[in-house]
Amino acid sequence: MYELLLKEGKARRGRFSTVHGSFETPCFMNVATAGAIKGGLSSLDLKEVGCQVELCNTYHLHVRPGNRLIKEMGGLHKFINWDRPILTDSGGFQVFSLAKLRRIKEEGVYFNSHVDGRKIFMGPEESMQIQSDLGSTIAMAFDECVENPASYEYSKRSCQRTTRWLIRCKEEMDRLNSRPDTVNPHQLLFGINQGCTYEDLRIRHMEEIAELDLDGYAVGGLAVGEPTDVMYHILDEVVPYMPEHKIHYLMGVGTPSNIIEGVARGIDLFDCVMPSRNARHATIFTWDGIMHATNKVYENDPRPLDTKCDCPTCKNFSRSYIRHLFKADEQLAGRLAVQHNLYFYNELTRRIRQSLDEGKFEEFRRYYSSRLAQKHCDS
RNA sequence: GGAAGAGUUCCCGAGCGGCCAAAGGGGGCAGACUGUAAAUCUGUUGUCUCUGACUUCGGUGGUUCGAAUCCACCCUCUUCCA
Repeated sequence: MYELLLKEGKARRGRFSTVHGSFETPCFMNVATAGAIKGGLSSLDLKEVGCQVELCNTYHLHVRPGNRLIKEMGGLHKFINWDRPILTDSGGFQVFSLAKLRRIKEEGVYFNSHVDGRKIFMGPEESMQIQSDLGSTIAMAFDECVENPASYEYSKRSCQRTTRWLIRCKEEMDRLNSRPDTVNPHQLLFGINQGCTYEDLRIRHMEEIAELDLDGYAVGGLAVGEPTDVMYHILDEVVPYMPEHKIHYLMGVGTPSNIIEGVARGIDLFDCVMPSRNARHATIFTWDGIMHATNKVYENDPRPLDTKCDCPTCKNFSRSYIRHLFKADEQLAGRLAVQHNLYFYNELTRRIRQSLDEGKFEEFRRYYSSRLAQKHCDS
């Protein structure tokens, strides 16, 4: 359950308690799609990097190794050796990102597996069943993440279907949670707001799903190609309709400044592949902006990636060495970079919380929001 | 000593009379990445007074309106025969 501790403007400082322990918000979830952080971090590394919550993916774990297997192995927490909260995404985003391999119907979505091409059907009940087998702390509702741009008419029909799917998700989750052999009988369910970039659809949809009294509410379908100011505008419009005493999750976002701006608009929870993916591609987030670790200027630079960072990578290795590792295609390059970027994101949200606790969030936002988006500069 | 083959832009390697500043890799440089089909993808990579000009395909000379491509000689390398 979500406890709202304090507010500064629209920004919220809170705590979310679960059977797997609590986490402090605003919070960034570290993305481990297939049960591992890409780049080679284990759950042990994640603790070192300050991760509070992991995010795993229903569709991907269903395709491989299979939810049945994970249940047989004692559930996802045991399988990946992580005793803190896990949120599982429902597979709804894959409806969007695997668009060429699927067909959407009222009952659910027919996929072709991206691994071996075999036919897969996933609807609200299937998604809940899989997530129940995984036994994650928080299950996400099965939604359709509408692409951008999308027509008003399509977005409206899709939204209505997502609402019908949500009702089915809730009924199925209640049923699964009361079964005697369930992995986690206290599994929580978050609903997802859609509506593309249409304010009225967003608001109406939010009002509809708010009535269902779910464990948390997410805004989905943003940061899928629309300009950043459009995303901020939608948040300005829709967040006021999210239940005040439920956690507010902005799915798939984003850059460090997106996170600061999201918090400023009342978001509590984020997740994004950006820190891990970009790290593997040598883009490093630092307190002085964004740097490309492979750039020639770092060839003989003995300093750490981020001179203001205490992560294991920055405490032990130089830019020169890490650039070399990237150039030499050493796997360690990605691992060290991911370790840093995740530490940075977790530290970013920790400092946001601290600034809220001290009543200085606006000051923090003014200083960092644009600074973190700039190209790296040593100052 | 003789025979055959090869020398191409940073590297490997195509081209074998004009459409060639020269394919394709690699390397270099730069960029993108937002609920991860991504350790991926994109751009760029002779010089300049840059919608054009100049220099370049081992060297020198030649044939031709025109040569990296044809000819002669020379240099270097590889393989084979003595």
